[in-house]
Amino acid sequence: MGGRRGLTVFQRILREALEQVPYGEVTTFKIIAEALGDGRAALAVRNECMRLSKMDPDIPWWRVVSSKLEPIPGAEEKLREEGGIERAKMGNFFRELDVWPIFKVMASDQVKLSEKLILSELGDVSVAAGVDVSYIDDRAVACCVTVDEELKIIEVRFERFSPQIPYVPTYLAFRELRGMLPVSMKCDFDAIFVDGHGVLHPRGLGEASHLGLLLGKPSIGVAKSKLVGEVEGGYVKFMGRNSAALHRGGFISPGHLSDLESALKASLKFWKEGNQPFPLKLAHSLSKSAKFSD
DNA sequence: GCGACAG
DNA sequence: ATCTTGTCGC
Repeated sequence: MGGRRGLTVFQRILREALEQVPYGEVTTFKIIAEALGDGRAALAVRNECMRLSKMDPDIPWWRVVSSKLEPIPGAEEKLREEGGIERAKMGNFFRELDVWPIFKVMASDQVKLSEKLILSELGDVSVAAGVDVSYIDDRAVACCVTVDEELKIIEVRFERFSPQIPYVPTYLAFRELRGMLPVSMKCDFDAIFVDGHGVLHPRGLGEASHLGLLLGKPSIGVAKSKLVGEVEGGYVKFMGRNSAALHRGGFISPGHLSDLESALKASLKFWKEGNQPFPLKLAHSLSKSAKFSD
């Protein structure tokens, strides 16, 4: 079980927005997401509203509906008491909100940080690390594994944490770095593989790039699916240049202190089987099994 | 109903 | 990512 540990940073910001919706009025997940700085976070806003509805009865979560006027399960009666949402069909009904634009802030941080990336050739890697995160309710565990050139495990570290930001495409790092950064700082390695994109990102700073930058170490992103760009002959082109390479279904993009070719070369060196480099497979399975222990 | 934005 | 039994296949 989880959920009685207080509100996350995002939930507190969301609460501020919800408290601005007066009795008898409603707004939409999309409008709240836009007020927070990114309309594409509407789905996450809805998910978080549903979580809040089970956590704190004092937060007016029932005054938010979808663009199709679908309320949150369990909100029907509350809405009826306040006059019903049918009124929404009569013109300018939705409440505009004024809240801390967290997504706008995170996006500008990414743009600023991306200018610091160094995409130079990565030399030979002797020790490679892999880092991944698994979830259990509102808690998470990050795992970092390092291996030598024979793919023998050197060290394994874990870090438990509470994600403060929900999953929203293009902002993944702000959710997971809270655990990934401290756990990878406990390990020694030449380069680290991250379960996500590197520079193949709308603002040029995927999770792998973000982590590499904060660590000041070479990083490589290996994702299972595409976030942006167009696939063309084994590569993914974005903003006029190849930002990632395809290998066995995985999207490999340089994170920091690496270029595309050396990122691919390092990935191949530590690839054993499956759809990602061995250190990442290890971090993935170990972080999942760590959920069941203390 | 279809298309689709990492985990 | 997570919810999840037995089952198909190397």
